[in-house]
Amino acid sequence: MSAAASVTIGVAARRTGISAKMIRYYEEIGLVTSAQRNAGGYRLYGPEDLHALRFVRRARDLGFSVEEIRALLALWRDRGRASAQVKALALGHVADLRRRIAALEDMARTLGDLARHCGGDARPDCPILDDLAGPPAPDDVGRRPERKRRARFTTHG
Amino acid sequence: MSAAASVTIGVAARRTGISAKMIRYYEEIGLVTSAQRNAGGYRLYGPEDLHALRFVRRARDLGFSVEEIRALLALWRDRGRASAQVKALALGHVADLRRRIAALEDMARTLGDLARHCGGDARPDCPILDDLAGPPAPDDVGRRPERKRRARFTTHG
DNA sequence: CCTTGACCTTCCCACCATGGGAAGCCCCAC
DNA sequence: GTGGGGCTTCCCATGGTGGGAAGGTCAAGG
Repeated sequence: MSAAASVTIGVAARRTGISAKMIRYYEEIGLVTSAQRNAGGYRLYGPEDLHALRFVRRARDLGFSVEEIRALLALWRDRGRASAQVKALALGHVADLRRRIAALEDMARTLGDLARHCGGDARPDCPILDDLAGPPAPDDVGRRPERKRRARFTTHG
Repeated sequence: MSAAASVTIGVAARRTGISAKMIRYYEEIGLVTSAQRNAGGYRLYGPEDLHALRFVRRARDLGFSVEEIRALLALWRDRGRASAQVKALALGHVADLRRRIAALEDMARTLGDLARHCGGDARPDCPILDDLAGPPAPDDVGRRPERKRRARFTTHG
């Protein structure tokens, strides 16, 4: 075995692309196993640890949440897992991504449309603001006649 | 003036679709002007306030950050603004949305591809995990011969 | 008039994932 | 043995949002 070479957290950070801060955080929340320590209290990372950290890094790049990664790591370590479980998790995440994409696209489309109708010149007229402002005051701006409107808590006077 | 009808925060929340919590928060961070108070300390919202809150609500629906909304509100209130300013802000935000969409789509596509190649059955083989794990340990897992590798801070032993 | 119950107030805590920074210790090279 | 870079822990902040406790207010009904 020869207890393969270990590196400190800074080196591990550089090698995995995860900041030292985040490595400590992941340890704290139990996402990765606690690193061994040398006599001086420094964390030491062996190849296996780095491998796991890279796994985490890649999973985060794919947008998985920490909790999802926790599950993925468990499946990874479970040599007997059914690939169906992994696939289900992945597809669930894809569905989530698609939902978020759709939401963002709605926004982008709407806003793009509004912008397209906006002069974008020195004049103040702007359909974007008009849209944000909505219908011209559904309340009683534009003072409707006498219709005594009774609202609770009218102010001083 | 007849000091148009004012409502309490709960009513304002229902009418604008912003929770009372958030209305207080927006006031605290100065996004909206501080509400007036009645003798008992209750916040009171008039039509103008509700209008502004709805504006904020709509802007948030379109994905604008609080800071962007702050700018939009300023432009809204500035009767002499140039629509170009509004348009620039909006287009900047659209660009941001597009960037985020692209990032999410990368993830979704990659993950979808991986999932497509995954059996999704009872067997453990899984390209998804394989991808996450990356190339089989760029370090010395799979023990290369003698190549004495010197790493600082080798562990106890 | 007093109670009841809905509503409001402030204050603190939590989330998620990340970064910043301070105070102090460790390690190695010179 | 000293300097300097790396490490440790601890606290704080971000952005928006929600939860909840402790206590005050308000209107209505008996």
